[in-house]
Amino acid sequence: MKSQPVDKAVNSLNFKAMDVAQAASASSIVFDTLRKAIIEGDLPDGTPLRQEELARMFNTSRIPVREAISRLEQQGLVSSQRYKGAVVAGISMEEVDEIFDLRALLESEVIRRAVPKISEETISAARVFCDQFTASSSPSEWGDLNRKFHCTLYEAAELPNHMNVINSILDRIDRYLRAQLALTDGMETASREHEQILQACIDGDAELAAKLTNRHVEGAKASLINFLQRER
Amino acid sequence: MKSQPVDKAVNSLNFKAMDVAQAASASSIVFDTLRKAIIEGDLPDGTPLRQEELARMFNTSRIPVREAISRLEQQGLVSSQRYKGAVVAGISMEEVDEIFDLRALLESEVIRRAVPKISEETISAARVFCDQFTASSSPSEWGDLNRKFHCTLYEAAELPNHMNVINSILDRIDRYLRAQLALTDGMETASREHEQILQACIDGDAELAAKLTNRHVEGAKASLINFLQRER
DNA sequence: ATATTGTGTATTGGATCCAATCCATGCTAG
DNA sequence: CTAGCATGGATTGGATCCAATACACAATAT
Repeated sequence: MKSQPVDKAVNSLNFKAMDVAQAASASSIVFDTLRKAIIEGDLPDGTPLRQEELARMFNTSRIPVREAISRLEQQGLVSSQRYKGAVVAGISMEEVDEIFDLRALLESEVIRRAVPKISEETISAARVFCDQFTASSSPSEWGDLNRKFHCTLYEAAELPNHMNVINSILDRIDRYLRAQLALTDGMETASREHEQILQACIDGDAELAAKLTNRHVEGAKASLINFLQRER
Repeated sequence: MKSQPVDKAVNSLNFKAMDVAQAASASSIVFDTLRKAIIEGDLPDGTPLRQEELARMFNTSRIPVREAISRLEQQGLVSSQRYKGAVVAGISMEEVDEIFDLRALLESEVIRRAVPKISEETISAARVFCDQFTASSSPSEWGDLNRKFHCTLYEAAELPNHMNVINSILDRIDRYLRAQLALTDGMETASREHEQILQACIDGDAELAAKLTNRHVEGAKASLINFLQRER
């Protein structure tokens, strides 16, 4: 009877960190962390994800780890076989080819529908990411900034389901995109094309923005496939 | 030492059912069954999915049930809140609008790329589904046959990742598509349009097939939205 | 009477334990 | 020496148990 109010008082003190959002579940933390690690290439293709090992890392039991792996598999980021475990899913040349086409199709359509709705704030936000991208000399940032630039513009279309699909497929190829940007002229051409796309958005030319985005993606695909073929 | 060969012999006898594929895991069975039930509308929007109840139904513990629900949520078929449970996810009017646009975009592109690669076998398989669809008087079959007809043609494009996306979004709206087909002239117009699409495929006219598919989907959207608006 | 607070129950999230399966290693038979 | 098989450790899948949370309902105070 007496100790309870004290607990409440204590709880009400550290509200800054928690705000309204309750603490994330263990499985979500594992999911988010692994997803990020895979996207950024910290876990190369084929890396086995052992449940007990991960459970130790996150100080949990294997249950949340399994749920996280299950979700990652549903998203195509890992592939797992019954009783044999899960590995980070790689991607074949044919899949790169197909997925970049899918990107080109979706992203050009989304930017087309975004342009008429783009606000000043969106433009300036995209401008910031665009400049940061061009200026950054840290390859580890390129992937993030590139994605933020594009997605900032896309968000204006207010098509959350399109974005879910785009984000899902971006997750699967982000590692390769990063590699492509690191190529000799990857950054350079990307920067130039971003500038053109942004200008088309400012001019309100939806068709041009769509066409440029399409070329941007298809160009990245060609460059990446070229790179991958020489690699092997 | 003696009994082992007997076991092996017994195992080698019932290979017909198992073939190479090992028995599905419990969580996969729960996932597939719930997915089907949601798609077909057996579990209406908002139906709560209680873990213990489902566990009893499937004669398992709650663990596989939770994994299944987690995967369903990842796919957007259920929405769950921490400590509050999961419910079958409904869909708003705006989402119907957006998702049908997404379908139109993807399906018209896929059929465009499928047409040049469509074989005689594909045509005859699609023919069968098309006729069965037109002839069927059982509303419960319409959804399946409609989807099989379209997907049979799409498969010829050999774009598995495009198909994954298409199937994923079809899963989310299948219930509503079934409702739309059941409308006064839903079946009739769908049948007629299927016939036209199939003919365009036979003629090898990719652009026409794409345009017809686009109209087919957008028409279904208009009809469905009209229906939903009167409903409420 | 109403708002608030405490309490009990239902339900989910996670930990621990057990069963099923795979795989590598070593043994045996030919 | 090699092919095949048995066996044990490693790893995953599932069951059971415990903790944390939400919600309904009752009790109380103003």
